[in-house]
Amino acid sequence: RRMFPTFQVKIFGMDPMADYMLLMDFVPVDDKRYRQGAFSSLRYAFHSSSWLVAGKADPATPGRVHYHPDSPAKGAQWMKQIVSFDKLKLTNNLLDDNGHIILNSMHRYQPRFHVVYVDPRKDSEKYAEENFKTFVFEETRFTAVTAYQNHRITQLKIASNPFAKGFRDCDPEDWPRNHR
Amino acid sequence: RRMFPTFQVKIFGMDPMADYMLLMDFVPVDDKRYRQGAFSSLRYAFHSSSWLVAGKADPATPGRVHYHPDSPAKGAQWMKQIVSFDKLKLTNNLLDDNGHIILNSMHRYQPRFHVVYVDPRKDSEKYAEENFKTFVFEETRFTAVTAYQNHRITQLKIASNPFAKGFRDCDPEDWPRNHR
DNA sequence: CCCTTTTCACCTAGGTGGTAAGAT
DNA sequence: ATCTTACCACCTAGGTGAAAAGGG
Repeated sequence: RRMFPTFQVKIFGMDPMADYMLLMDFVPVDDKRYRQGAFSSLRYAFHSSSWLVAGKADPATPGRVHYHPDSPAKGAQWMKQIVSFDKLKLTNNLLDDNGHIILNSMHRYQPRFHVVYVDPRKDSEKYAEENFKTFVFEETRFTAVTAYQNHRITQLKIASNPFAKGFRDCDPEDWPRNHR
Repeated sequence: RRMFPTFQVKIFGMDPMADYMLLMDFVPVDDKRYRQGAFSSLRYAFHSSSWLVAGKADPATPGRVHYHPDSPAKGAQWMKQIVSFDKLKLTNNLLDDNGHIILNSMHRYQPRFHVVYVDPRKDSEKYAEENFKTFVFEETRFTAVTAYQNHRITQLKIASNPFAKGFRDCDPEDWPRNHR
């Protein structure tokens, strides 16, 4: 499924006329597996709000990479507006053949954002190192899950994602009629 | 609405590593406006199968151009498979601001297919003439309409376009059960 | 007990011809 | 009479969380 929230980035400083590839990957934050906190609430799902270490991480496959589907494009195009990776999909299926990013559930990950300058020179392979730049935003770290662990995240997404409109118990449009 | 049938083309002879833009436009075939043949059938719509000249053409706006949305792309990419212009949309609205191709209804048009080589040289404007090639297939000429004039075209499209499945009176999948 | 998988109703987004009403 | 417009039910295609079922 698609990652939520979507990774979005505003880009400055590119050469407007040059071509760039934009891509993302995910690296493990640590070598641990996590589980829910110990105090179950009365409700099914949504237990205590803490993560506990549950042991050593599962073995990881060599990480896949997600190219932004607009790649390659000119610097001017990338800088024109916020770049959104909303087509990026995550899966826990190690045998996935849809090219989705494979993650281990209940493990912590750090998204990484990479910019590749498309070097027009014939021997561009030689310059691969200098044509490549990686950006890491530590505030985007997360724990991968197969189901929401926090009711407020569920509600946030129901409120903000148009595809989940069916689960809103109060349509913003209906406020005058529908308030309680 | 989208053009039907879709203009599709198989490309050979490009430089696999070079960038190309693919585009289409439409030029009037003649300076005439047409109307339906004189013998009406019993059915509403679908009159005689001939086109009659109804007078001089309406004035035409400067023709718009439709870039294939994959442009620009490498020659290798374009030659890999049939290129389909299925996103191309036609309208008779002279004030259209969706970038659709504007045509006069009941007028005859010749689709044209253009290939533009993206010249990497700094003074590429100088070579615009030689980096540009136009292909015309006369068998693709057509009369623009606001409604189908021929029942067999309607049926052909209902049979071949997945979005019109609701109008099929016989689903191909149901043949063994559904035959008459 | 905790987590994962599958299925489903319910959305968004957009491409169909039919139909009735409008325009000339 | 002929052509155009606006709207509609009915599709395709795909993104949601809920809920039930499955697994260790």
